[in-house]
Amino acid sequence: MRGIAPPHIVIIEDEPVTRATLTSYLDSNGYRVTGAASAPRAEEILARDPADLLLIDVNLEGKDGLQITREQRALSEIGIILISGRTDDVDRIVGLEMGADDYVCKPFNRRELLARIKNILRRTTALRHLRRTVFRFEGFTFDVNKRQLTRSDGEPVRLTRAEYEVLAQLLRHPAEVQSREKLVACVTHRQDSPEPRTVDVLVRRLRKKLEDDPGAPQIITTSHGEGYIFTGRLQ
Amino acid sequence: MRGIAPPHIVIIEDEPVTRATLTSYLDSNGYRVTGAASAPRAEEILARDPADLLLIDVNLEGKDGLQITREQRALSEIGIILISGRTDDVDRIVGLEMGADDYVCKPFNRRELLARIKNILRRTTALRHLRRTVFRFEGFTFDVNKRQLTRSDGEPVRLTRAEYEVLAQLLRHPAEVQSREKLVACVTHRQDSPEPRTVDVLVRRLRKKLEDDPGAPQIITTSHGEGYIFTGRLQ
DNA sequence: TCCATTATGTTAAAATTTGTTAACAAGCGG
DNA sequence: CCGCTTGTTAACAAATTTTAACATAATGGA
Repeated sequence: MRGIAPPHIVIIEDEPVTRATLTSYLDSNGYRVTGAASAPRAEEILARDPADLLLIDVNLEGKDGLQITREQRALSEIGIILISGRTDDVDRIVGLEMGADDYVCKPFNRRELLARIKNILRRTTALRHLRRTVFRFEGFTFDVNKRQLTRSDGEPVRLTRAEYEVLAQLLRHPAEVQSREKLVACVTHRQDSPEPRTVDVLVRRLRKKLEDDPGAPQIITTSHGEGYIFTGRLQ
Repeated sequence: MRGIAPPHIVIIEDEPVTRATLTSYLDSNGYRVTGAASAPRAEEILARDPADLLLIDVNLEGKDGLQITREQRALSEIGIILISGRTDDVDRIVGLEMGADDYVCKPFNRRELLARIKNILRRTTALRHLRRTVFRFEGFTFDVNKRQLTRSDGEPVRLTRAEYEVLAQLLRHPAEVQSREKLVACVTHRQDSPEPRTVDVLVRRLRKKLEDDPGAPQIITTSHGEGYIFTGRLQ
């Protein structure tokens, strides 16, 4: 178990053997993989459990890979890799122009596919941060759902609810200034929001728990006149 | 019409004909293209004029394409496509694992390359930090995302937010005069922008932290009557 | 319920950052 | 060399953040 939520990959492939092979290979490389035999089945899965990347066979029965690509691309910036049995230039170009991030032809090298997947996921991390529930940074693991912060030596760090909210908001928008107003809004869900200055105190308390030297913070940085920023190394 | 400056693509290819062909093709497709015959030449160009995407021939004399890929990927999330005359699986995998977004083999279809370029640019422009985020100069390393300046001996140099903004703006436009008005605009978060003279003070404070002899500045130079310029040796 | 404990919010003094000013130095054209 | 303009520097004022101390609210157990 890795402690952080692995990216979710959905494979849309009607050929059972290829699907199973790919699934187990990617699974053994630490991804969470879901197989789908058809477009409708994939749509069900995506509705319940959004994916970070789609691996789509071009030649599917019914709604084909290109159509899925066009539809999904219209919906989101999800990563898409098309897989095809044909090596025709025109097919490839059409797929890429449809918005697929990549197009690989069978037979393909699994390690190459893995490298391509990694590169695309690196590009889509900004999107993933919003949905992410587990963050690893600077010797800590933060689980948003469990509301738990753990040091890498396994020692749990107790955070109050308000501290959790602030840290979660900062982590979901790394290297981006979060204003006090935005952060208070996260902390309180009440009508009468507290003084924005309250955030200063919460940040101070967080720094005491996170930073080596709270006087010279590295992880939560102040942007004078603007707010606070997460500047730790994420993941 | 897009109304924004076209993406900048730098081609690193020592074969003049290929370079010229690619340059004119991409140019005619609306990109701003700069050709470089070697890695050192490319680095000069990138220092003056940051690119959105690199097209790199793998088999260059001197520093080869893989090395350039590794170095550039350490500096930024710039898009990188490798071009190779060989179709060897292992070469391709190594390139992709080095962080190249794509790897195309000659002879390639120009329209396919164009589609791939478009897809990568879509990804990189979606990311905020599409451009360079780490600058090395004159014994310092400046990480824009972490908002940290470090001396080469590892000693951190504390910058205030305003100093950080000024340095970032100067570094993003090296060897180019930045007017006080432009620099104030970077610094201020208020409605009423401060006196342009404020920049002088900020520059002075930066020089104190950066220059060997702040009285005879080498890194941030004054352009009399115009503004300030970054004149340090980048990277 | 009441009490003890913890969490949240407020405030004010101290410290830091930012902005202004003015005296002085340096650059530039005649 | 003079006089004007522009840049440098230091000192200071204003704004903002940090820090600590404390008040109030919420929570959980007896």
